[in-house]
Amino acid sequence: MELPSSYDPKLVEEKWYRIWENGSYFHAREDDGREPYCIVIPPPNVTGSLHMGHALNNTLQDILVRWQRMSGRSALWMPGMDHAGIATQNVVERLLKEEGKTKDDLGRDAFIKRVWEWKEHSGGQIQSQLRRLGCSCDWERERFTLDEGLSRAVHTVFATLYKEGLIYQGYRIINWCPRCETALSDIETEYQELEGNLWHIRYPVDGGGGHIVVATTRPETMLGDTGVAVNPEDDRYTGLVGKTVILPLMNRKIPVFADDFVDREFGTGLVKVTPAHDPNDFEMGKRHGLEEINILDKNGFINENGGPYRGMSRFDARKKVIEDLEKQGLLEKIEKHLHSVGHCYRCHTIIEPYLSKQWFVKIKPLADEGIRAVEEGKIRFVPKNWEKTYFEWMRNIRDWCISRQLWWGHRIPAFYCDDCEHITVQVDDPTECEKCGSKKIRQDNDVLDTWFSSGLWPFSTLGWPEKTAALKKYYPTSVLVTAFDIIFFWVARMIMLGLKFMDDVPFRDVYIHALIRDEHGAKMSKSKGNVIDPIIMMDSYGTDAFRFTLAMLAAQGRDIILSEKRIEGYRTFCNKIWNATRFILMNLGDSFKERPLAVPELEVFDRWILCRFNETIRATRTGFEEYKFNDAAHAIYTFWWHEFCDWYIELTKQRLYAKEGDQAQSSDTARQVLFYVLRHAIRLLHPFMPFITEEIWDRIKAPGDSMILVSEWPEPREEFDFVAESGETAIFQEIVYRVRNIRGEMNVPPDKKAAVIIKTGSEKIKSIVRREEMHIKALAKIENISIDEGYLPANTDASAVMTDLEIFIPLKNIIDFDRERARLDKEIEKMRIELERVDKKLGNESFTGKAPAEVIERERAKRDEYAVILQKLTASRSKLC
RNA sequence: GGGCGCUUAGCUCAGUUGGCUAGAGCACCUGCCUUACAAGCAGGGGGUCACUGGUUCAAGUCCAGUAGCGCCCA
Repeated sequence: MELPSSYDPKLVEEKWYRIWENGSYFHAREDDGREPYCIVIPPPNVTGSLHMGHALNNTLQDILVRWQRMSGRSALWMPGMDHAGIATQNVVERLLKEEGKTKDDLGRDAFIKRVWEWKEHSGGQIQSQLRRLGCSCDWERERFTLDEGLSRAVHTVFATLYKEGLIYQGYRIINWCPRCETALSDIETEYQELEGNLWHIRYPVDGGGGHIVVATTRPETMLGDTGVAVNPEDDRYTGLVGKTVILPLMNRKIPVFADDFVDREFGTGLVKVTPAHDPNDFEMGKRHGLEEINILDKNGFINENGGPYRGMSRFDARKKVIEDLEKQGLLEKIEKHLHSVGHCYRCHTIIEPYLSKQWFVKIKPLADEGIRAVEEGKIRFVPKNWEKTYFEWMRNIRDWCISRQLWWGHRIPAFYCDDCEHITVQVDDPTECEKCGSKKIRQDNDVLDTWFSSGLWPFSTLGWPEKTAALKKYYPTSVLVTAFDIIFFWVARMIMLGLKFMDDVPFRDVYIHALIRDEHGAKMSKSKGNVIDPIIMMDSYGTDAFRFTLAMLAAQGRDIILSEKRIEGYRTFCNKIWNATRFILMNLGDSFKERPLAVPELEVFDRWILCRFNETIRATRTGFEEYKFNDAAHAIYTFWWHEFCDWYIELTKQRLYAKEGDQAQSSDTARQVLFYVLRHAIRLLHPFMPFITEEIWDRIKAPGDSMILVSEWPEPREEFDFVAESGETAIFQEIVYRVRNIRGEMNVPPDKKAAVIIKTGSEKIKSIVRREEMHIKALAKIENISIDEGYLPANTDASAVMTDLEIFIPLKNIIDFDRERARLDKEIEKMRIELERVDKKLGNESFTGKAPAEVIERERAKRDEYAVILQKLTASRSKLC
């Protein structure tokens, strides 16, 4: 039954995961009659591999799910992946490029086939990495956003929203990525402050009369200018409105007009207007009936509308335009200018505002419901302050551009009729135009935004639009666990679509956890090279240590700064648990048989540890309930290490090793309590550390027991709330600590067995000391202990003062007077300061007049206590002079 | 420009509704290879809670302002 002297995660992790998964232990059954608990995983990209963010996110979910499963709920953790339109298409296109091909060489169908092949062979690495992390996902239910069922959900939602007028086509400025060749939604554009220039360009006034000067950050777009605008209030230019100017390089006559939108402070107060390449200009163009001239192709090169610049990239065109203007003497000046520029969130290419026809979701009506659900408390954000962010965005939300010019994804189920131009939108692909019956119909070439399908995730994965038993049982799900960066992308959209199609919220709680940064506080990114690879951490320190570290650091409302040191520290905690188990198993003896604990047989320290264990269960449970994982982890850590190992196990040694026959009962009880605490505390820990706990459980479980992951999570037992014994134990611990303190400070070597005299008038303390003499001796490493109420200390005694109690240690030959003086002086000073503070408080009439009686009483008691201690300390000190 | 957040020990962080001598881990110092564990045990040092002012009997905690840092949105 003996364990190796240190814990080796490599020997156990893979084994247990395989047994769990093969035994269907993670599978939730909708017909089990238990109360449901459900979490849907934030689906990782099929292209993704496990990074720290995933590791944290999934560790926390697994902790919740394992805890709920052990607490008797029908716990379903729904796993799956996201097809990640842009990212995946990029990956496969890159592979094709290595073969010297493009997607157009293959054609749409062959390309999509190729992507599926890639997915089968190289995609979804993260799924095995989640297994490595110990995630207890119900893999039998795993879903992918492009699955048949989920696709049907997507079609159903699209068709419904279209018929209700909530999906429409529009011709407007959208964010275009020239590299990915697709439209993006507003939130897929990331803004970065870039240092650029403000170019001041002269536009000659038509019919002579000099020129005006416009300022722009994007001179190349002037090729598409169709007007110049000025603020109507701007009296610098009152005479100018209504005139025309000649657009340089293009020699086009364009009007000067007035519009409120123009900021008089910006540049010269005159702005060039390019309706096809700027959202604000587009709006102004609409108001003033300007022509929209698109000068770019889909790759960001100047098209036929750009005259001599045709074929240049937008960046080359800028250089050439500036060069030409300069040659013509039309460049007035260049100023440095800081401005924010949109970048593609997938490939970081600079976004081009681009005029095109796209599909949109009219979002306001959906958003209103989404706002109400949170306002009414049907959904709770934890921590609560994220609600503000959510409201802020939802209240300023703009229509959602959902079409993407990609091939990989859900193709938009809209069919155009060549004969009557009607658009047929149905759940099932139509064979003819629903209006004129023509067979000449063509499906829209675009696909939907990936987030459109992941927005349905909480119900599409449970079988919707079918009315499945799983959907009935597990929707609404219990909690969504995610980081704040996808509140807009994903959380808000799930809420809106869930409310719309399920008439109920998709989840009750949204727990927003931290972002992980490196040890210098910088965001981890591959380009910075500061990533810590979770797999390497698990290899080096074990999965359990890694998970426990993440839980310990997951305090609410703050980013996590992770350093490897920290993980190393919790590896020692694993080892501590391992060795505590080892100790217990070594000392149970062959004939050990577990039996229920009978209260009368329990000794004071047995009662204390059981009481502490009750408190630990409560603290852990509260931590889980409030998503304060660090509190829960900390409670368990302190209990295991500093209470169970440091004190209780040490205390049992005297009982276990005792030779005398009359200790038999005591020693037997100690064995029972050790085993009881081990059996229960290991289960308390299981949600954090699934592997080591299963391994230990396997060595201690009873014949009829199942695996630990389906065992019962401990409940506090009120009959173990031994408050009085806990108080006595505190006094005992204080005595041991005081003696150790003297030994440590005075440098008394351990082989110098000292004697201790306890001077006290308290019968309670006397009885504790008498009863626990053996334990005090052992833990404080002393030879003899005596109680002497009238003891007159010698001037060679070291001393310590507690409430109602003084401790003396005669150190005739070993005392170092200087040390002892210094030690006492330090104590005296500390006590003097405290006494002064309390005195001052009690002397303040407004305090005694206004503070609650209870607080005042506490202060008075403190005062009396401090005064006595100070007086005794001073007496001891004066003896040493 | 609008919004949110942070600043507590050398480092990384806890600190509920204001009320024990402000805590933990790591690091550091001292002494110990004590038959579970040196990945260990015992002891110790270390903080003007960013700054200024206010509310209060009482402020790390509440309010206002200042400085620094970070994030989101336009």
